[in-house]
Amino acid sequence: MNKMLKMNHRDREILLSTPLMSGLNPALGRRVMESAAVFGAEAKDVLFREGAEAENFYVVLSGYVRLFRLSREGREADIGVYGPGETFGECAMFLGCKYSFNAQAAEPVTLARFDVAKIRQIMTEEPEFSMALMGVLAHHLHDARENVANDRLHTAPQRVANYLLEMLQHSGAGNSNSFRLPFQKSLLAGKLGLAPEALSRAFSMLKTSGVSIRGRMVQITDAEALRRI
Amino acid sequence: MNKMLKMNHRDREILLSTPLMSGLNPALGRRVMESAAVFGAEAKDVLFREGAEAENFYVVLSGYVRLFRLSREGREADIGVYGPGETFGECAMFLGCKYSFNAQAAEPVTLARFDVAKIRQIMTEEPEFSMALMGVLAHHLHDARENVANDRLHTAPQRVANYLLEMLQHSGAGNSNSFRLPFQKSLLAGKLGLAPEALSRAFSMLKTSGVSIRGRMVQITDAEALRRI
DNA sequence: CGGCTCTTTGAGAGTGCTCAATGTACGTGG
DNA sequence: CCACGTACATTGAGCACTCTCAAAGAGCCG
Repeated sequence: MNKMLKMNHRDREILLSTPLMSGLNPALGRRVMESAAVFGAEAKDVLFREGAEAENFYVVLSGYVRLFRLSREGREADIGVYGPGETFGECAMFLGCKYSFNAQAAEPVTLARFDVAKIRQIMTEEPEFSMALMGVLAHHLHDARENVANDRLHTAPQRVANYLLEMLQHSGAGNSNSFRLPFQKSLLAGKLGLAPEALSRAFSMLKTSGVSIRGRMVQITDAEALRRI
Repeated sequence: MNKMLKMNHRDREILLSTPLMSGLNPALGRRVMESAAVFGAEAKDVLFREGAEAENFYVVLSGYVRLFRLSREGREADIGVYGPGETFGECAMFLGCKYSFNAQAAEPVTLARFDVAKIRQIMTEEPEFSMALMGVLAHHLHDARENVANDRLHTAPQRVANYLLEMLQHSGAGNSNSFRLPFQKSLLAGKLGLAPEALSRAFSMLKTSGVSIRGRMVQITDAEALRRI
C-alpha cells in the first residue's frame, strides 16, 4: 500500500497532457512536475479522510478513484469518480487545508502526489498555472452542479441513459455504437447516486430502448430512443 | 428591470468586505472595483440563461438570487441560492464563456456586475486576485458537493434540521435560539431539493423536536434533539 | 375589506431503498 | 483442467419516502 514509484516516461507524458498542465510553457511544466511524486495504491486503499490535514493533492495516472462522504450512521455517498488525467483534492488548498471528503482507490491505481506548499508558491509567481488550476476547479464545480441537477430532475433510467450517451460521445467519436464501461457497475451506481440494484433494474428497462449489456460491454442500437427516455 | 445605479458608499463597503475582495491590497481593490457596475433587478427577473455568452459575473449586494437548471420538460432544479456578499457566474469564465445554468432574482435585488474581459486581464497580472477567486471557486465547489451528499444521505426532515442548525450558528453566534429565515419558504424548499409541500411537512415533523415556526421566525428549544434527527 | 400569493394539509401514486436469495464471473488451488 | 470460493450482479418482495394534484387556510398589500 502507498508504494512509492519512480516517475517513468509514460507517467510524465500523461501528466503533461492533463488539463492541469497541458497549457503550460515547458519551463513551468518542468517546475510543476518537480513538486510531484508517483506512487501506487491497491483497490480499497484509503488515500485520505475527511477532516485530515491536506498536504497534497493528486492526479490520477491510471485506474479510478472514488470521492465520498459519510453520514453519521456510516452510509456512504459518492461525490465524484476520477480517472486518468484528472485532478482531485486540490480544493482543500483553499478550504483551510482540510480535506472535505474521503478518497479511496476503486481498483489498483497509480497516482501523482503534488506538494501543496510548493504548488502554492508556484501560484503566487506564475499566473499561467493559476489559470490552469482555476479551469480545473471550475470544471469540477460544473460537474458537481450537474450532479445535483441530474439527481433532482431525472429518474434512474434517465440518468443511466444520459451516462451511456455521454460515454458513446467520448469513445470512438460517434462512429461506433458500442463501448466498454470503464469501471465496475457498483462504482457506476454510486456515481449516479443509485443503489447497485437500481442500476441493474435501470439497465434491464433500457433493453426495450435498444441497449444490450454483457459484462462491461454496452451496445446501443438506437441512440435516438435513449435520448427520448 | 436591469436598472443601472450609481455605486454608492454602502455598495462599495459591501463589495470590499466580500470574500472575493476583502483580502486584496487597497490599490488592487480599487482596480477590481473599476471593472464593476451596480444595477437593480425585480423579483423573478432573469439575469442570464443557460448557454448564453458570459460577458459578466456578479456579486450580490442585497437580496437573493437563485441558480437553476431546466429539464427538457421544463421542470426546474435549484443549484444554489446566493445572497449578500456572494459571487455567482464566475465559473463561466473558465467553461468556454458560456453560462451553464440560469440565474433569476428571487426578490428585488441589487447586484454588482463585473466585466469578464477586464477581470481576466487582472488575473494575468495579479496573483493576489487569482488566489481570492480560487477561494471562491473552491467554496462553491464544496457547497455543491455538500449538496450532492446531503441529497443522497439525508431525508427531508434531516436536511431541514441541518439547515436550521447551520442558520443558528451563523446568526447571533449561538447565544440566541431563534432567528428569521432569510427568504421565502418556497425558495428554501428548492435549495434543499424539496417540493414546497415536503418542506412544510418536514417543519411540522420537527415540531416534536422543539422547533416552532411562525411566518419566517424560527425558534429552536432543543438543538440537541435536532442534531439527533 | 377584497384579492393575490404563499403555505399548509390531505390523498394517492410512483420511485428507489433495504433485505434476502439466486445467478454469474473470475481467480485460486488442488 | 476442473472444482471451488469469493466477490459481484441480478431478481423479487415489501416498505419508506417524496412527488403530484387538489383544495383549504393564512398572510400581505392594495
